[in-house]
Formats: sequence, C-alpha cells, structure tokens
Amino acid sequence: MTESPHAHPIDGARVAHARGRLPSLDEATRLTGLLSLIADPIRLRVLYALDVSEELCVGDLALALGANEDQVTYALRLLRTAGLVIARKEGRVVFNRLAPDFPAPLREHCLHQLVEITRRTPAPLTD
Amino acid sequence: MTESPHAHPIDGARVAHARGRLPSLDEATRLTGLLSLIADPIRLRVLYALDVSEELCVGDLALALGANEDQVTYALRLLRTAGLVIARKEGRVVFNRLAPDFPAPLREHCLHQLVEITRRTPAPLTD
DNA sequence: GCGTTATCCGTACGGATCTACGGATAAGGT
DNA sequence: ACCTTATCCGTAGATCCGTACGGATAACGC
Repeated sequence: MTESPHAHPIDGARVAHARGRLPSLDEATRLTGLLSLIADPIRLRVLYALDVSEELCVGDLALALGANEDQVTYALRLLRTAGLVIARKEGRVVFNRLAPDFPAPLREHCLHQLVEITRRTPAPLTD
Repeated sequence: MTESPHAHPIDGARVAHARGRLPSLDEATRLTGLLSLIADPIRLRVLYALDVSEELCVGDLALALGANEDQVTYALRLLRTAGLVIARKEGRVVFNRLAPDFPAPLREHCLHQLVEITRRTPAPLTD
C-alpha cells in the first residue's frame, strides 16, 4: 500500500499535545482565506493606500500604485466580494474605502506592523 | 485607446499622500511572499503544531493534522526552502522545528494572535 | 543480506488564480 | 443629441499551485 497508515506515532505525547490545541481545519481555512486575500502585492498595497488615504477611486488608486486599472479593478472586485472594501458611487466616480467592519487585528498586525517591519528590513530572505 | 492614461487624478492630494507612504512593490512582494506561505490551511497548521510541540517528524505531523503524508511533505518542502523550518535527521526519522531565525512578528501576529482570534470567532464571513 | 519503515524526489494532472481585452453602462460636458 | 470619461463585467489565455503517484534512498530489525 502506498499510503501507509502510519499507525504508531514516534512521539505520541507530542502528537497528542499538538492535536489538542491545533486550530481545526475549518478555523484554519477561514483564517487563511483572509490571509491569502492580503498576500498579494497589489491587494496589500490597495488596502494600505485606503488605510492611509481614507477613500480613493479606482483611477487614483492605479495612479498611486503605478499599476494598470485592470489590475486594481480586479483587486477591488475580490476585496469587495470578501466584504473588506465598500464602494460609494458619486456621479460617475466610485470611491472605495475599507469596510467599517474590516477585521481590526488584520489591520493592526498585517497592514501596520508587518508592513512597517518589512519596510525597515533590507532583504531578509534573498537566499 | 483601451488603457486610458488617466492623466488627471480626481483627488491629487490623496494620491500624493498614499504614494508617499505606500510600501514599494519590492517591499510588498517580500512581505506577501512570506504571507502566502502561511496563507494555506495545511502549512499554517504545520507551523502551529511545530510552534506548540517544538519538534515533530513528518509522520507524526500528518497524524496530528489528520492529513496525508504527501501533503505534509510538500508543505515542509516549501517551508524549508523558505528557511522557516529546519530539519534534523536522526536515524531514519527526520525531525522538524521552526527555524531559530523564524520571523518573530510572523509568529506573534499570525500564529499566536490571529489564530487565537479566529478560534474564538464563530463564522464572520459566511455571507 | 533481505524485508520493512520513514522519508524524499520528480512528475503529471486538475484546478485555482491572474491578466488582458472587448464591450457594456452610466454620468457629465458642450 | 453626441462625445468623452470612469468604471464595471465577461471571458479567454496564461500561469501558478497543490495533489497524488511511482519510484529512489537510507536506516533499522531479523
């Protein structure tokens, strides 16, 4: 058989210990769903720009990022679908901002802290 | 022309403001490279298990996660390549642990905080 | 030495994801 | 009315990723 049952753990105590406090697959999937939304250079920078500038339209976002509008539109599509960004239409311009219920920990830890730390770190993993 | 130059920003002040503090594409790419390594249910749980159990071999990890060994092997391959996990061979068993230079902010914010928060939140985005 | 066990590697397949384009919509300006 | 501008949508093609399989390696027990 290819996929051996591996019936006997090598360190049963540690397996039990890990098993007991591991997040469930369901919890992990929820969190990683959010994280992978942030784990993209364009989306991360869109969120960051909205965080510091309050409200921006697609064209201005593209201008600020130096990206093309297609990329930004696609990024916003996903972020809106996930409920992280909300849009407000005024005339023919659509203004985007972070949703009022944007997960605070995500903003604190990823947008603020991690970005700042990365900024001050030369190139930790160029190997 | 399809991709209009969008020469004139709608809110130049905010564009300039965002442009001035935005992480560079390079910085963003470095950070999102790390984040996407964590942004996967199996890899996140592997890292979490190693964090709480210090050191585990592939088979025991698979057992603890309820995943098959192929998945865990693949996860470890990426994590080792990125330098987040190191392996120690003892006999025919390979023990894995978090690298001594595992980025502390990542461990603090993502593994500890975010996982804990997600654990205590029912189902924030089931819409 | 021989079979078994723990693990890794290479590869091929299927699926998800991103990009780029053409066209649709809708609001102004003249 | 007509042209332009701002934005969105659908789709097709490319590309990236994870899974699963077959086989290789290496150590241990008999």
